[in-house]
Amino acid sequence: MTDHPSTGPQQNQPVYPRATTAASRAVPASVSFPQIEEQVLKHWEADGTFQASIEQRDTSRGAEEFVFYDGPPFANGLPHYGHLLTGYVKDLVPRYQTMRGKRVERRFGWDTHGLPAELSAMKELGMTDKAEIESLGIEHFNDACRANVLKFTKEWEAYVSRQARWVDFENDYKTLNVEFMESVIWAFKQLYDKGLTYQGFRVLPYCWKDETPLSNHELRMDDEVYKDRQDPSVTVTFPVTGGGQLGEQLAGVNLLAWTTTPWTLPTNFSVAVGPDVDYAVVQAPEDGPLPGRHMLAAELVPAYAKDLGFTDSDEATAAEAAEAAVVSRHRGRDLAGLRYQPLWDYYADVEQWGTQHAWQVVVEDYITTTDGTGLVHQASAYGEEDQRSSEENGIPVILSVDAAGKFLPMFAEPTPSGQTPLAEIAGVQAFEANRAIIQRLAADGRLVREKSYVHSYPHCWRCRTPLMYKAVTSWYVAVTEFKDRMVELNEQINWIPENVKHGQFGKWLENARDWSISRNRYWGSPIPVWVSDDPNYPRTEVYGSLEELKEAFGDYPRNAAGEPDLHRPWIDQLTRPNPDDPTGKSTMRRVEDVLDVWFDSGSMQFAQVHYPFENREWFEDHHPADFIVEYIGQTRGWFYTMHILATALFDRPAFTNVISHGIVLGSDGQKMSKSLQNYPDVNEVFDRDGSDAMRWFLMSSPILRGGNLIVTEEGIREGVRQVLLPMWNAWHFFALYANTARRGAGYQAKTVTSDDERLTPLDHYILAATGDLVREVTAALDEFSVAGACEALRRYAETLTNWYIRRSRQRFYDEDFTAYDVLYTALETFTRVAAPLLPLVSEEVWRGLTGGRSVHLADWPDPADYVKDERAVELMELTRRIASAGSALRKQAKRRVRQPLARLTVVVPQARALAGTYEQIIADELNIKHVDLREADETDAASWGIGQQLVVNARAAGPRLGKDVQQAIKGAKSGDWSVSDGQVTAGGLELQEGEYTLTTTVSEELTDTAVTVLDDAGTSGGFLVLDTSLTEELIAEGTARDVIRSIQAARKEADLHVSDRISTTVTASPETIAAVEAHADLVKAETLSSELHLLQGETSEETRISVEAVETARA
RNA sequence: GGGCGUAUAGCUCAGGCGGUUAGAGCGUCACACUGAUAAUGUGAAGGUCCGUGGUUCAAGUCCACGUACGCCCA
Repeated sequence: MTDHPSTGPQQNQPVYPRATTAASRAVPASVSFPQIEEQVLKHWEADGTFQASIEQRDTSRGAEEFVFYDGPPFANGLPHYGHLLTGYVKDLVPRYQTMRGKRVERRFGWDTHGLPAELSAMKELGMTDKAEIESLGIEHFNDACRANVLKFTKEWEAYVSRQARWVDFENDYKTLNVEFMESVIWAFKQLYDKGLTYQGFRVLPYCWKDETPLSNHELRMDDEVYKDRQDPSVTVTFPVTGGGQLGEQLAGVNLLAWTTTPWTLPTNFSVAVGPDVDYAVVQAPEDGPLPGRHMLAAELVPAYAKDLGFTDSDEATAAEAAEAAVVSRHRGRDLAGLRYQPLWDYYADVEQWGTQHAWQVVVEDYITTTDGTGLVHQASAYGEEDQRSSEENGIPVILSVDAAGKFLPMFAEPTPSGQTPLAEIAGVQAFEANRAIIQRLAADGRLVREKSYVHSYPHCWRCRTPLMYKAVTSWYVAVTEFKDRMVELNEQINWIPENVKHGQFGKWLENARDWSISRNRYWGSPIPVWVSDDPNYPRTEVYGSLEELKEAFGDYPRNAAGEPDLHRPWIDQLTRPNPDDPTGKSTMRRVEDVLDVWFDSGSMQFAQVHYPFENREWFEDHHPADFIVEYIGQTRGWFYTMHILATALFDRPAFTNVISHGIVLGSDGQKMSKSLQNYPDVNEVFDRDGSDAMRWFLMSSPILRGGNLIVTEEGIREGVRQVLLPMWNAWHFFALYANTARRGAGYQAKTVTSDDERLTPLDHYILAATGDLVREVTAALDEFSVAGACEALRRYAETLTNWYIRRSRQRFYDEDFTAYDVLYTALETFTRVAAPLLPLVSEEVWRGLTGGRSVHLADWPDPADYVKDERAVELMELTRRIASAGSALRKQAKRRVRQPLARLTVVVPQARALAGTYEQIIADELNIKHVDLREADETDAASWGIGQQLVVNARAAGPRLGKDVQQAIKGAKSGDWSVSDGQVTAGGLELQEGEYTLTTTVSEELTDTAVTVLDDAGTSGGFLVLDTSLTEELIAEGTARDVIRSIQAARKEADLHVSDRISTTVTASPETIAAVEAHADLVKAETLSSELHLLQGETSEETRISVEAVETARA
């Protein structure tokens, strides 16, 4: 070893790094990963590495393609951990496939339409409802939406680039582009032509704030959709007027009906009972609040006793009194057809409202007696069950509120009987009207009970308003028509984790319902349906392309700039006379709705390339995708809508491999929240630990297997410690010695193969381990087991640094170039295999090693190039096991490692095979003068204080011995057992073969000897015996080594270079000086001391060291 | 309100058909090792296996009831 590599202009350039993005050509010992990352990113940009990685895989020259679809994010905010997590996977898999020789094109996509954009724009414009949008004008509003949704694209690009995600932003797709939208309306028309869309008037979850229905899957978007809410629950009376088989008998009885939505009572048109529920009629006290007869579920009578006027008395409780007052009982199914008196007469005009069958008792299976009274109020327009039940019984669906959820003006008008009982609710939002309605009920004597009721209730996933269920006109995709096929096609999809296939996703498909796809909003792809504005001349037209529109309307829809544009309001301006109207007065107008945004994102599979108007061939070759990834919630979102459209349009799946990962949680295990500050800032992590550290942390976690992940700074640091630093340190170590070899001329290493004759067992071991690494990572990534790949890399990094390099240091001092070549080979392979998981740091190290253009342009290592050498691995693992047990022995015997010991006896099954190198490693590692290897089966264990212990196998002996087995166990534990003539007896009981095991154990303490048992696989019956006795020679050598250590510390303290020669002065006690004198050559050699001055001090004096450079490489 | 699931070390979680000394990683502490390493090695402390009752020779494991929390659905 000679000169320091990085000094002076007169020096030759060092051999390593052969290429670097750093300003100076050096491999620093302490490294800033974020800094390296920034340099590599800049280099990639200037070099065009990403493009090259795609283009070098030329399909015309036989490269296969790996098709990746990018799920479009909605970018009206900055990316968070969830986006980064998905982004890392979206990068990692394509990088791996590229190295495997595939061509992987990656286009970025932007989801741009829909309510989130509108809400954001409304907030900016200071608006709260749709009327304000209408008065501003749709054109201006949509301009605001467009600007809003593109506001963060630059920031997104910055984040995505910083996370080292290679994706094409130039050639991206946006759902607002006219090409994309044209493909979307094409899809709608396809569905329409196949009879898979229809218009319906059905009850849907409805956001009265956003004035739009939500689709079923939007209720499942996240955990905050269902939140607890307090609502009033009321019980009201409906006096029976007749009807059904029991009408005469029950006339005058009050049906007690229960509801949690008092605001739907004005549209009460039926009361439902359960067919098998028992109902009781109770005669209430005449002096109570509700004299008369009342009907409710028999088992709920006690619960209502007090409301009905029963009181506790000396004889009986109120509940008992109420039970006693039951006058008759009836099965629910017998109550069908009973008619009752409505609460109010707003809908009494049968001609006008079609209510001839209203106000009757219907029988429904869904009725239970767990809440309320067992009789449930039904409003046909405000519940799915209510609507179905009502339609089956000929009861109309009538709305009492407008699009904003406010009661219609008709409530202020007089009813047919000339009353205005609910005048004050007209124009009031439904939930707000509850109070007034309840007061009216109380005033009219119809209110039995009011209670507040806390239940979990759905809220709008965007604006967090509590939803209402309400009948609305909506377009549907008839998913139920082809859901069986969707279930079949799901079988062709490989899900990670696999349980999602038949679990979360499979179950969802089996219960799929028709998809409500229209939204009564502004910013979205249009529903391309035109209808006649005169119901007397009905006609419906559907258009699936710009050309069809031009043909029908004379021109494309054009925006203010004159460009074809399918957005509102331009598309709404296309009208034409209704051809089916001979009067020529009616006009074809577009239905105002826009499409659910999920229709857009589900369409990306074809719309991103403007299929079928362009790229027909491309599409056929690139559908389905080989791989997509998003979070698990998308089983109800993007995964689902992609699957619907692929099934309906192409009869095949949209993707064949999919990772559905878990959710990233804050450091306290809660959902990440800006206000709680429960997660490390993304940019801080990038700046302090780097993108590769974050990637490693996320990718090595169980989150890709569906579990959730808690983000902590410690977790991120751990990855740095386990993999990034070992990789860098190994590289630095290699470069340091390769550069200083041959007195500074340096040595350029080359790849070795395992048949090289120069290789030592240690070399064979690391090369075999390298081959295993390649095989393991390849297998793991082939099945998308990213965490498995990380685990293999982590273990390998440990082996490489803490075993191979540590045990090979002397060979590097000695310039044994075989070791250089082996380390080069190991590192070069390691960095290639790590490249998808640590793309930035691997790049810097790999280029430094090879001088190549980019590790990401390199081919994935071929496992066949790495010979499998199980023997080399097995023997070295055994050696490591012995070294580890030996360390524990030293600890137990209180003999520090620097203190040499005379002898270690190693008794193991394959002791002979360890002779030579392995033996030497054990001696070095444990600082032992002589290692004595002995075969386990040829050694008398007892003479080393090794005995046997009996363990009763309770599982085998228990069934035979029954209760007695406890006695045998006790005997075995207390030593009350024996073996004679092969018969084992424990606790006085004879045990049979298989009912016990004999294990080796240390049974006897010997002086000057420490013994431990080795009993793993491969070492069974083995043990170690350490001679702990100390001679004066050994103590002296130990002392000398302590002094060496002190001198080394002093060298470091003095900031000397590794190769500096020094003059050393040691002042110490006479014993210490004597010990150093005896080992002067060793001390001088180890510490590069040209001169060694020994000064004898007082007996008790502490050792003092001073060092001074006498020959140095540095100026 | 219904259905499902979970409860084990300070934290995150493993613990096939019940088998007698309940494990891992991280964290904590001690010691050792270190001229590539920001590391590393060895060990220690830390447990009412949610509670109560039951089945059994034997229960963290099976059963019943209860408690707490989570998810899905009305």
